[in-house]
Amino acid sequence: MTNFQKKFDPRVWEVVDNIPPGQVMAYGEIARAAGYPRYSRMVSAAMSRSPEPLPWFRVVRSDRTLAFEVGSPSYREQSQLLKLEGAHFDGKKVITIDPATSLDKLLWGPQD
DNA sequence: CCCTTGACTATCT
DNA sequence: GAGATAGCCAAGG
Repeated sequence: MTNFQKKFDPRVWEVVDNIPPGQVMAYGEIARAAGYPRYSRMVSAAMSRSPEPLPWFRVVRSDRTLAFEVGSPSYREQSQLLKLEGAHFDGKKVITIDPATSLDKLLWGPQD
């Protein structure tokens, strides 16, 4: 396909759906993963017009800051949802849980 | 067509 | 690190 479909390629939804809880992906990363390099802005459009409920809050900017205005309702909602999944913030940047250094691993070590 | 608008990015000051 | 700048690309006026 040459364009982004008349609407949006379902592969975009797929990628977003597969972001693990507590983890985040940038618009550009999602675009690449879906096979559309440079379509980061289309991904953002896809978020705001998503036909179905998606973990949109796991989508952030490439610099790991949220795409909304700090303090806006959407910003607060997104940050709260992420925190509920164990993520935290370093200033404006979201810090995701690193499975390799999670508390469980520190306490019990790898349980392979 | 031309211009503007985005939940964007990479790069340079 | 914060701003400015220039690419990016579909949509709509």
